Amino acid sequence: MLKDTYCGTLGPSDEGKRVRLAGWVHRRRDHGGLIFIDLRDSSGIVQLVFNPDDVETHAVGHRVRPEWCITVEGTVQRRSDETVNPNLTTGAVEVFPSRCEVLNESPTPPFYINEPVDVDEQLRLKHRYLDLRRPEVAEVIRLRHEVVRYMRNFLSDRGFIEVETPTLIKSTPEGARDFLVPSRVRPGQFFALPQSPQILKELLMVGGVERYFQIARCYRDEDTRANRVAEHTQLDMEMSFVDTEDVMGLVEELYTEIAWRFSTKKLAASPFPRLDYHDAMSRFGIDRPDLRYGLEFVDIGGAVAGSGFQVFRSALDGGGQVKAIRVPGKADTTRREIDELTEIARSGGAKGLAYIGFTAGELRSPIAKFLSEAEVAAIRAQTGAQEGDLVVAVADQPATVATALHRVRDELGTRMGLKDADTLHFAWVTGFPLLEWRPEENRWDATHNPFCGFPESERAKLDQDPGTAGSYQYDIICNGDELGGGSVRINNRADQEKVLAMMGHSPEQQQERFGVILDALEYGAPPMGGVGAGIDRLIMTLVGTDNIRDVIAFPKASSGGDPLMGAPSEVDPAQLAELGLALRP
RNA sequence: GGCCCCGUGGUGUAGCGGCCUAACAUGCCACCCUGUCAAGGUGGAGAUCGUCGGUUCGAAUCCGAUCGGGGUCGCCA
Repeated sequence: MLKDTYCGTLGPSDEGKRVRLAGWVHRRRDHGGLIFIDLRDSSGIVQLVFNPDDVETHAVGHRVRPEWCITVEGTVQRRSDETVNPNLTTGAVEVFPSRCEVLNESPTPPFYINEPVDVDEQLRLKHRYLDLRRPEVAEVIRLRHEVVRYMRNFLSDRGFIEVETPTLIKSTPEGARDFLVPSRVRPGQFFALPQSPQILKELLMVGGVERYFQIARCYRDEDTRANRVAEHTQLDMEMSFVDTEDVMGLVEELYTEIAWRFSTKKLAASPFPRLDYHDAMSRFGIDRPDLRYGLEFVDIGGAVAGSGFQVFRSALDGGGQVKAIRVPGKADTTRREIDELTEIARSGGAKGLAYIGFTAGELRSPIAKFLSEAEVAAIRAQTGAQEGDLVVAVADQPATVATALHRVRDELGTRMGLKDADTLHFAWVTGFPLLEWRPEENRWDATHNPFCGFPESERAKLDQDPGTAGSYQYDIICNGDELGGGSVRINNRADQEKVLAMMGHSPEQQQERFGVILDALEYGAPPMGGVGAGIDRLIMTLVGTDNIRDVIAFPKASSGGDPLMGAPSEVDPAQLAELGLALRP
């Protein structure tokens, strides 16, 4: 080893020690006589002091520049009281080199490594190997490792074994678009990259593994978002002989431990609150509400049922609803802000946003003139609005009300500063419907995945009114994000076929597409359940970033490509020929 | 695929029709400087304003196209 000590580990107890360090020049302060160099390695930073008395070593200290890779040998000394730097973990000591060797020079880097300045993301990604040197980036990557290591140990200690599953698998038409990999051996045929190891882990359960987990890469060929990329990593796990409570309890324990150990944020509640899906939709308009703040929906349909206000009346008459949010202390919201909120409501499909400001003695509202005093009083009573409060409302079909009012609530949460960055509000959402109707395709589809099981109590509903049948699905959410989900699975062929059939798969298609799992379920498949939990999202939540690229060492850009490696790229015609592929002109 | 935003020295920004032969900060280079830690001081180099085309007497500045990037809707079982 060219080094025997890591910079960041040095402290007063090392006083007098002779150490060999190696790392990168973080910053250099040349006083002509004394030269100070902050030396950085993977562990942190320590200050080197070059004294002019040692002419040869001092000359090297004079020559080096930021990001040069150097090694030094020197003595650790305690700093005098006035020169201690409390901002540095090693700030109580410094190293006086008696030897300094340049291992490799560096040009001026294309962006600051020694200052946390916002730089064009593409530039960072193109030089990710330099970006990773930035302490704030490196810290996240190390945290990610620590969290994953904890997951591995936690599960291993509880009898889980990590099993790898293939990444070249069979394409199935369900779900997201598959990434395809052409087969050379069988021209014209393709592998797909897994969207998740769902079927494979069930096969492991049939295979008697009983407790499986994997840090699994998952691929979806869909457009990206700030919190969504083409390849992501999930903690995939599955257990045999469990019910939903067993799985949720275990994940809850794991996530609580992780939150305590790896985040300074406070945990709003553990055990995590349970939220029924329909309840969540009714109160928040979304199945992954941000529970850090209230602003819940109130159904004011009853208060305005006989209203002369045509917008409310026609919505109610048409089977719709009128829902409101009471916004405390916001009666003085400016016209401009109301307009912006209205625009957000419209983006969610609403035709507009009704509002009433309860100011001293009078109502601030363009719709007040359409409402009777009794109706206004009823709205006020139902929403609990006090003097100084604002009430906003959307009237439409339930789905539209949910979407539009959710967006308004989300925006209000941001504007009012209610999204406490130092709180983690985990929760479980349960009670999802098993199936949802796809009008455009005229068929039922799985709400989550086609393997999700259901309680016996729901069986009759599947035949009579499939949309009302509940499931064994559970999602874990935090601060408005879905972090993962799972279920207790269907473990017999008959039920699996029934669900697939309802989704419109003919018996032949079922066998073609899902034959493996259907066959496997015949052979004494155990009751089983598990989760797929997004690791990228979890790390994002822990560090408080909304950019998924911040938590991935070598991420794809928002545009889907890899700016570092230059992928995707064209390939040699000979490679295409071998695969039996031709590009359409 | 639709919509919105961005593209000026190495980096981050300003300039938004003639005052721009492009400004500021930082970085870079040289010199001075023995206790700094975003060190300080003096001096210097460095961009024709993503690309192409148009409008105009005149464009970084207006218009169109295009490329690249970011966000979002669709999409994401």
